[in-house]
Amino acid sequence: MSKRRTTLADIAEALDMSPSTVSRALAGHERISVATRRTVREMADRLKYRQNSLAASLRNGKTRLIGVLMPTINRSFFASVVRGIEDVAGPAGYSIVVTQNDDEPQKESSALDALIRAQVDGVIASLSRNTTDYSSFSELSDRRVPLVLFDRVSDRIQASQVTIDDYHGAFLATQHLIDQGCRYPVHLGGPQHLNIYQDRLNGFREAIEQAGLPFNPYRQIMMIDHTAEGGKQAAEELLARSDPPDAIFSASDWAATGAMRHLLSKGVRIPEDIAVVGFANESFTAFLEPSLTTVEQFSRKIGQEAATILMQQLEQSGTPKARKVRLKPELIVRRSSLRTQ
Amino acid sequence: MSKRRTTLADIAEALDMSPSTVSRALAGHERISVATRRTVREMADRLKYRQNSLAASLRNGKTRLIGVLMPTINRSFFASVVRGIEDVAGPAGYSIVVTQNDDEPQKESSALDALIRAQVDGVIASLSRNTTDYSSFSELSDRRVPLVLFDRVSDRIQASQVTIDDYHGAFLATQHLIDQGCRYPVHLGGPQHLNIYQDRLNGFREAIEQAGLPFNPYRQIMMIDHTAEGGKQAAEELLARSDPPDAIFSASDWAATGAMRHLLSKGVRIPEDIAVVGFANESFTAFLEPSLTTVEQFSRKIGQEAATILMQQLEQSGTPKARKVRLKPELIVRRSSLRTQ
DNA sequence: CTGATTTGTGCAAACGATTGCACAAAATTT
DNA sequence: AAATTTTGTGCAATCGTTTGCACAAATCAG
Repeated sequence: MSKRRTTLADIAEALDMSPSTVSRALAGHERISVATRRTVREMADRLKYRQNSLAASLRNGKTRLIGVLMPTINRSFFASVVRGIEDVAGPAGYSIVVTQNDDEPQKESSALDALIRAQVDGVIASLSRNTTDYSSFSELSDRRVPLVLFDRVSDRIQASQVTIDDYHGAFLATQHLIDQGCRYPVHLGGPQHLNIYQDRLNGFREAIEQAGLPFNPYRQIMMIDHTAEGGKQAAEELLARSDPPDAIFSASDWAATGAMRHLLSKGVRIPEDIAVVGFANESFTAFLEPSLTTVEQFSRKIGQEAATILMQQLEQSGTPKARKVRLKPELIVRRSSLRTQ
Repeated sequence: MSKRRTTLADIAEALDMSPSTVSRALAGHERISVATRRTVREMADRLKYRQNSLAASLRNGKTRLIGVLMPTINRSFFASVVRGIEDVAGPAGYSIVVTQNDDEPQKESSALDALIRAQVDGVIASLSRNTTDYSSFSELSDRRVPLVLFDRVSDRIQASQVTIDDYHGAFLATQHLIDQGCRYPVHLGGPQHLNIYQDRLNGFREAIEQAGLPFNPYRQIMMIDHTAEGGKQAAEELLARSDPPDAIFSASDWAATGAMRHLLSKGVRIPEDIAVVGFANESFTAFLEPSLTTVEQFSRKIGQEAATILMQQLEQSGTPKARKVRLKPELIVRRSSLRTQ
C-alpha cells in the first residue's frame, strides 16, 4: 500500500511536469493553459490528492485556523457562540480550534500558548472569571494576531469587542417588573469585576431610580453563585426576611430557576407574591412552571458578529482598527412575571 | 518593531550557535550540556520564542491536532462530549479542531476534507443523521488516520466505537414504569436508521414483553420529531385516543418535556394519570414541575472514553485494533414517574 | 522576415524545525 | 603517552507548497 500520502510531486511525476506547474494548475493560475489545468485536476482526483495545509501555511504564513478561547464549551451560551462563529468562519474556509480556560488564568495562558504555537490567524475569546494579568493577551498583539473579545471583555486589552447591552437588558427587565406593580425588587448579582454583571446591576438600579422607587443596595442586591443551588440559597435567605421582596431579578436563568423552585416549594405564588425574571433565555426556560420571563442575549448572533469582525480584520491587511459592537438584548415576557391580565 | 516572529535561528544567532543545538537544547536532548540548555532556555524566554508547530509538524508528520466532527456543537449532549474530549486530550498536549455536519452528508464530507487537509492526527466523530455513503470516512483509513466513532456509529465503518447501552437504558426506564404500575406505555421514538433510536425502541419492547404485558407496536410506538414541539403534538394525538396510555417513554428529554407541558395544560395529572420518562438527563430536567425521570448517558464520560481510546491508538504506532466501549446508562428516578410512595 | 509580446512551464529558494551523520575536544582507559 | 570512549556541537537534508525570476516557444505587429 502507499504509506505516504500523495503530494504535489507525485502528481507532477505521474504527469511528467514540475511541481510548480501542478501547484499553479490547482490554484487556477491564469498563466497555466486550460488543458493542463484539466489534466492536472483529473490526476489529482485519481490520486486522491489533498493539499497538505501545513506545508502551504508554513510557506505563506496563513493557516486559516481561528482560535476560540472560552471558560467552558460545556454551557449553552458558549456552545451557541461557537456555533455562531462556525456559521461565519466555516463557509469562509476557516477551521476552528477550541480551547478552554475553566476560569483559571493559568489555563488561559497555556491555552493561548497552544493557539500561538498552532499559528492561528486570529483569536476569539471570552475572559476567564479571574483574569487580572493581561500579558498573555498582549503576546497576541505583539505577534499581530487579531483578537476579538466577546461577552466578558476588558478595555485593558487592545482588541475588538462584541457584547450585548447588559445594562439595557437589565433595565428592561426591571422596568417590566415595576410595570407589573412590583415595588421592592431584589437583584441576584454576580462577581462585579466582570463587566457583564456590573452592567446588569447598574441597569437594575437605574430602572428603580428612574421609577422614583426607594432603593436600598444592602437589601436589594445579593451577590450569589450563579447556579440553581445558589438561587435556592438566595431564595431561602429572602424568605427568612421580615420584609421579603415582591420581585426577583436574577442575573442568570439558572439561579432564577433554583430560586423559583424553592419559592414554589414553600407555597409562595409566582408571580402573584413574588415575580421572577432571569437572564439568558436558556432553551428550557419556556417549559418551566410557570414559564420564566428572561432576557434573550442572542448568543449565536454574538458568535457570528465576532467571526465577521475577525474575518474583516484578517482580510484587510495591516488595518488594526478595533471595533466595538454592542447587540441589543430583548426581554422575553412569560408567566413568571406577568401579574396583570 | 520586529515584524517577524522569533525563530530557532534567531536564538541561535543571538547565542552564536547553530539552530540544531538550540532545537536540541529546548527539546532537552541529553547530549546537550546542562549549561547550554540553560542559556538557550533563557534566551528563548527573553526573545519570547514560541515553537512554530507548523514547521515541526511538517517535519515529523504529527500535528498534535485532533479533529472532532459532530452534528452540531450547539446541543448540550455534544457540547459535553467535546468537554470530555478536552479533559483528556488537552493535558496530553493535543488541541481540538471542531467541525459540524448539520446532519447533512455533504457538509460531513467537506468537514472531513478540511480535517484531512489540516493533517489532524486522529478523528472523533458522530455520524450525521443521514449518512449513507461512508466513502468520506474510508479516506481517513486510507490515510491511516485513526478514527473513533461515538453515539451515532456504524459497523460499516472500520473504527473504534464508544456508545452507551441505549437498549439497557430504555429497558430500565420501561421496567421502572411497569414497576410503578403502568400497563400501557407508549414510546416516542426516533429515526430507526440510527442505532441509538433502534436500541431504545428495542429496550422498550423487550421490557414490556418480559413483563408479560400485551404489546401492540402500532399503538405503542410513535415516531416523532424530537423537539418540544414534536412531543407536544404526540401528546395531543395520544389524548385524542379512546384509550390513552398510562405512561410515556420518550427517546429524548425535549419531547418528554413538550409532551408533559401539553398534558398538564389539559388537566392530566403526572404521574398519576400518565407517567413520563425522558432520555438524556438534560440539566434542566430536575427543575421541571414535576421533575422529570430520565436516563443519564454520561456524555462527558463518552468524550473522555473516546479521547482515551484515540490517544492510545496514536501512541502505539501501527496497531489499528479497533476497540468498542459501551457505557452503562443510569436511570434517574424523579417525580414524573413516581406513583408509589 | 525580424523584433516585440504573450503564453506556458521549470528552477530553485524560501517557510521553520528536526535529526542522522560527522567530527573535534574532552575524559577515560590501558 | 597512546588508544579508546564519551560529550558537545554543527552540517545539511528533509517535510510539501508556493512563487519570483528566467526562459523557450508561440503568437503577433510591422
